[in-house]
Amino acid sequence: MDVFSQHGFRGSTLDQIAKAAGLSKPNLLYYFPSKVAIHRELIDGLMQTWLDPLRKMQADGEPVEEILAYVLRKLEMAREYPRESRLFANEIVQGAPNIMDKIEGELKELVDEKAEVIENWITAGRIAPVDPYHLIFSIWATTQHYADFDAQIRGILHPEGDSHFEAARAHLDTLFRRMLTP
Amino acid sequence: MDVFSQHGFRGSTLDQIAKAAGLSKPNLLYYFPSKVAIHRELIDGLMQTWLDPLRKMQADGEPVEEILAYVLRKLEMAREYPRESRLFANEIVQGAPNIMDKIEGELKELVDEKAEVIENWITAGRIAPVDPYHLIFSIWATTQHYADFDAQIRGILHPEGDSHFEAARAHLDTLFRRMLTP
DNA sequence: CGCAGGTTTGACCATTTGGTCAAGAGAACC
DNA sequence: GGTTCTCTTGACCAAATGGTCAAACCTGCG
Repeated sequence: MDVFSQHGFRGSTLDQIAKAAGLSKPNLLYYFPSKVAIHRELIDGLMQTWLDPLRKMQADGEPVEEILAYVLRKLEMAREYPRESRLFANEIVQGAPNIMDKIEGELKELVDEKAEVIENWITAGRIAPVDPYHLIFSIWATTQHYADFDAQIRGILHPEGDSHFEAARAHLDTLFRRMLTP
Repeated sequence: MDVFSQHGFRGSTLDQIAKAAGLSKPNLLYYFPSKVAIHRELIDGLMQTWLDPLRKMQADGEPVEEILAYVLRKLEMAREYPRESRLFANEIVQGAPNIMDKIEGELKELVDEKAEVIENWITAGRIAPVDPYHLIFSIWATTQHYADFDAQIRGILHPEGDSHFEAARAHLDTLFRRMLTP
């Protein structure tokens, strides 16, 4: 995870991975059949963790709070699992060659479902009208940005550790609360 | 640009680049001394174009409209120059090894300057209070997302060509207008 | 034409890299 | 102790890759 998330698939070598795992290269290939297999395993494990917060957005909750809770959970994930976020980002930026099936399947299904939930909230006048898909994209973009573009953010803010995440939390809370409150 | 933006630095080969440029490999290396030199040249040229829209955000304009114009210009760039955006994204996700100096120099300077402009607008009560840095991060995140995560967005929306950009424009306009209107 | 400049390329090289293999440790069970 | 099964590794291989070089190919000019 360390190696792939930092260098991308092509940029990572088996030697690097083996060293990071404390194994010799042949030993690594004793547990995994190939480099792509290691990568696939990481991505597969990731997909579930990644979609979980969105799954937890319940139609029967208080709409604004449900969505806000999703935003904050996603931000928390960007802080806790930046490597996972970057692994994912690397993959998508390069055209998602290995996970397009998951995107068009599992992910699209879930997003379609939640978009309908949001649509219903709008119809019921419980949140302000928004394009549910683009709302979700905005949530992904703003939260994952803190993991994926970490290098840039640190280069500008020079924060101590993760201290800037509190300001990020407050900012995103305000941003989406204002957007959604009817 | 095609090759580097799609595969990242390590993932691109001189053969690929030469072929895309319609040159033989030795001929390519007749014009550029090395692979890194090609990459550096692309990134250098990019940096200016990239910062330009932010530079154009003028302190003496109407605050909300100035910021909104910046958002839309940035979104327009994501549509017009997705390769450039992805080249940049690839670089930052991997820790910005080649451009950290520019980020901590040129970029930070400009952002600090504009953050102060925004701060002054807030003090004058002309826009709602926000953390100017995180506002800028949100703008970068939401707009570049349409270029960097293009594969994901297309996998979910299946738009015809760039047809989804109009909805994106409307969505981001609403999002930031609500955020900023006092 | 001859020749001097820049331009283009096939062949080549050293290194890196994904992956194999046979042989050697350990552990477990008889 | 011996045997078997799992685990580990040094040595090796073929392909890919960044880069070199000498020779060939223009193109303009006297």
